[in-house]
Amino acid sequence: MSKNLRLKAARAERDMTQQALAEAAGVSRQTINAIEKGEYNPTIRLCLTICHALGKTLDELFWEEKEQ
Amino acid sequence: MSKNLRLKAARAERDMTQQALAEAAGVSRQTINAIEKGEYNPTIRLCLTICHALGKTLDELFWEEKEQ
DNA sequence: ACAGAATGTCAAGTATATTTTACAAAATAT
DNA sequence: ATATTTTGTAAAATATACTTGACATTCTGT
Repeated sequence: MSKNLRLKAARAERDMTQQALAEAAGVSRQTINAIEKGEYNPTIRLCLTICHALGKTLDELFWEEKEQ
Repeated sequence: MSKNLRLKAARAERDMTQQALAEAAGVSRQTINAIEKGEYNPTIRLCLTICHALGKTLDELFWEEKEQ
């Protein structure tokens, strides 16, 4: 998995820290950090919560074309 | 969580059984069944694989408006 | 009515997402 | 320069996604 720079950018756009987004989403800061770093694979429900918190859609933040 | 009828419909549109989609996505049939029944909360990576297999986007199959 | 395929469901196990605590590095402001 | 905030990272524990196997039910065709 590669870094999620779209998430980082959307967060910046709203001037939210990882901490603030974590609180808005009800998860730990490390979870947000790990998602941005591409270190794992959140559940769709968490993705949806993050999208709602940032005013973005799944496709905007999490879509990836089939690789290869 | 509520049933994912969009997933069921997209699968029907492609004339794929749960078994066939499970194989295409590399998971068990029960996992596909549980997702359609709304019994759980797949990872984003699995959602992406399912989308690719069915030729749909995340927003088409998994988007939900904020409830409440 | 019957056979076979597809779907629904359950229980026990395994893999992995997420938490907590803690500290180090980097960025930002004073 | 130095204090403060923000971000990166790690290890151990916990919650939960997902598997396997098995059986019951519903659907589809003949």
